[in-house]
Amino acid sequence: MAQNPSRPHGARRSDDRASARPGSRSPGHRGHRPAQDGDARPKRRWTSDDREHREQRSQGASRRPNWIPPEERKRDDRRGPVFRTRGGAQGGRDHQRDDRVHRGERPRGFDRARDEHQGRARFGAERDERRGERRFDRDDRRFDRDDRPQQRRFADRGGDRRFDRDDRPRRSFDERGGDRRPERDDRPRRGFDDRAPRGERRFDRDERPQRGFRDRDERGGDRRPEREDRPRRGFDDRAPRGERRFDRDERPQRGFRDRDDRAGDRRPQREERPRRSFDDRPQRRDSTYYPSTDAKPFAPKEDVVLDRLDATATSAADVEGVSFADLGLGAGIAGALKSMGAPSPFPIQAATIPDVIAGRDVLGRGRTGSGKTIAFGAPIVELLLRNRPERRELGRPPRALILAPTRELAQQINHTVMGLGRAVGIFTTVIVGGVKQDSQVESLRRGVDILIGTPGRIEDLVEQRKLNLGAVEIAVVDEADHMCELGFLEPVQRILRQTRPGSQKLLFSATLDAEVQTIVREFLPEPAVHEVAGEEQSTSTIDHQVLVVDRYDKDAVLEQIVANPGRIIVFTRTRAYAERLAEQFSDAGIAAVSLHGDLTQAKRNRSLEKLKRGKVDVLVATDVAARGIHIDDVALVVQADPPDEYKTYLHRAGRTGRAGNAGRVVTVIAPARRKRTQQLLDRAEIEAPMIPAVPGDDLLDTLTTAPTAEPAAE
DNA sequence: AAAAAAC
Repeated sequence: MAQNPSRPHGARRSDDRASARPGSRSPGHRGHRPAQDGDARPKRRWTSDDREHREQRSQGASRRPNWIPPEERKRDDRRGPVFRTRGGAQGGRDHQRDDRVHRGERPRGFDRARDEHQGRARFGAERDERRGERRFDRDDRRFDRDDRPQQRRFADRGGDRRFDRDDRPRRSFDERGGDRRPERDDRPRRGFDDRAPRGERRFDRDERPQRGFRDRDERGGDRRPEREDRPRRGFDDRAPRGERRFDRDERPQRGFRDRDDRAGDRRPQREERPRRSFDDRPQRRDSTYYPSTDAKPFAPKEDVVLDRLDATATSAADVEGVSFADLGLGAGIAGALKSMGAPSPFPIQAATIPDVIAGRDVLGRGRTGSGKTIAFGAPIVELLLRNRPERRELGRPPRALILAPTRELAQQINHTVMGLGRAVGIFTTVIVGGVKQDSQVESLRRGVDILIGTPGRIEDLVEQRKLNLGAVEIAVVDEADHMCELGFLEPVQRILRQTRPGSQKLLFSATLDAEVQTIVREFLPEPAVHEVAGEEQSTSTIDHQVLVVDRYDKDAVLEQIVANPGRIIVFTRTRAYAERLAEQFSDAGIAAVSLHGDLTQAKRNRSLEKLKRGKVDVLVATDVAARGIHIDDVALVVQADPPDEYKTYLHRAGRTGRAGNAGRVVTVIAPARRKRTQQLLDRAEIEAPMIPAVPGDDLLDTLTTAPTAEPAAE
C-alpha cells in the first residue's frame, strides 16, 4: 500500500540536491567530508576492489540457507566455487570484524557519486560515462571470473546499450500533482443495486470446527485446493466461489483475492450482520446455486477472488476543490500536510477522513500509492487533538495504535504520522522488533499518543507490562488483508482485544477483501467502507510485461535487466535467492543490495536507505518489501520469481508508478509457467504481453528507457 | 514451501 504519495519526498529532495554536499555537514561527524569539487565524478559502480571487500565482508555474515528451491540448487552448484570460498575455513568472526573496517572505508567517491546521481545529473549525460565505467568493471572482472559463462556474454554486449534516458524529462513535482488524479468519473460506478443481498450467503460459521492454524501453517496444503479431502471447508463457503468462476470475465475489475482457498478457509461472512455485503457482483444473486457437493469440480486451484467489499466509491471528481479543512482537519494538520507536499486530498483521503473523524469504523481501499497513510494518519491526529487532555502526562498510555506487517513499513508510517503529529503536539513512537527495546520503552515511559508498530514487539512489551493498550481509542490495521493471513491474524486479534472496549477500528489496504472478515466481524460492528472509483488496472500508470525465459538464461537475463539505468527493485520468492542475486549483480559491477528477513535490522535499514539515497540503484528483496514501502522514482519492478497470488503481484508492482507516475513491471517466468501466470494476470485484471527473451535481447536494455504510455484518462 | 513478525 502506499503510504506517502511521493510528493513529500520529491519536493524536498530537489531542493536538497541543489545544496547537496558529500558526507555529513557537521565537521564533527565521523562521516564528514568537506566539499571539494576536484574529485567530482559521476556515480560509479563498484570496482573489482570494492567487490572484493564486499565479498569478504559478506563471508562472515552470510548464512547458508538450509533450504534451496530446486531450481536454484542447480545454480548453486554452478557457483560452487564461490560458495565454497565463503563457507570455508575463513568464514566467521574474523570477517565480520573485517566487515566493520571495510564498511568505514566506503569506496572513495561513493558519496559524491550518489549526490550527483540524485541531482539533475541523474538522467543526464553522465550516465554514459557511468555506463562506460560499468562496462569497464565488467570486463575487468572477466579475468577473474571466467568461470561464469553468462557474464561473458553480457560483457560483450555492453556496447549496444542505449542511453536515451535523457529524453525522459524528470517529472516535476507539480506535474505529479496533476498526474495524480487518475480518476475518471466516467467509469460506471457500481450501483448499489448490483449488490447481492448479504442475506443470501448464509454461512454458519459457528458450526465450523475451528480451523487449526497448524493446518494453515502448511500453507502449501491449504493453497492446494485440489485436495478434496479437506474436511474443513464448508460447502457453503465454496459455493459462491465456484459460482464466481463462471462470471469471472464479466466481473468488474478489481478482484481482491487470489488466495485460492484461503478465502474459503477464512470464515466468510456471517449473515446476521446487517452490515453491507462484501460482495457486489450481480451474479452473486444467483447464489441460490449452492453446489454443496461439488467441492471438487471447482478445485479452486486458482484463485478465489474473495468477495469484494461493498464500498462507497469516491472519484476524483467528487474531490474536486475539496480541501483538507473541508474534510474536518484543523489548520495545523492541514498546514503540516501542505508542507509535506499534500496540499489537497486524494480521493481515498477525501473518502475516509470525514468518517474517521466522525468516529466510525472504516474499511478503506485505495490502490498502491494512492495516499492511504494520510487517509488514516491525518484524521487520527485530528481526533486525538480534539480530545486532548488538559496536559500531557508523563507515561500516558497511547491513545492510537497503528499495526503494520513489516518493520520498515511501520517506520515509514511513523515518519508520515510523526510529521503530522509534531505540528500539533501529538507524539508518536515506533515499536518494532529487531532493535533494542530500551529506547522504545523509554519513549513509552515518557508518554506517547500514537503507537506504530509490528505485532511481535508490541505483544512482547505488553507482556512485560511496559505497554498498556487499554487507552487506545483508535486502532488501525494497515495492509489489513495481509495482517489477517495466517500467523498474523491471531496476534492482531489479541492486540486489538486489548484496546479500549468499543474503540474505533480502521482497516486499510490496496487489496482489501473479505479476508479481513474475521477482524471485521469481531471489531468493526458497522463499518463505513470506502474505495476509490476508477482504479481498475486499465487506468493504472504501470506498464506490465512478462518475459518468458529459459531457466538457464534467467540469471543472465536478470543481470541484463538490472543494468538498465534508473532505480530498480527485484523481487524474489526466497531470501536465499535475493541474497544470491544481489551478489551476482554486485559481482557483475552493478551495485546492488538485498533486503530480506535473514538480514539484521540494521542491514535491512541500510539497504533500504542506500536505495532511497541513490547509493545503489538496485534492490533485491523478498516480499518483505512488497507492501507499502515507498521509494521515489522506482523505474522498474522486476519479479525474478513470479508471485504466488495476484495480490502479491499488485503490491510488488505498486512499488513503482506511485501517485500517478509512470512505472513498469517485468515478470520473469519459465516457459512452463505461462498458463499459471496468465491466470494470475487475469485475476489481477492486468494485461501484459508474454515475450520470449534470451540474454542479449535488445528489449532487455530499454526496459527503463522506453517511456510508458500514460493512460488516456490521465 | 516461502515470507513476515519477539527474544
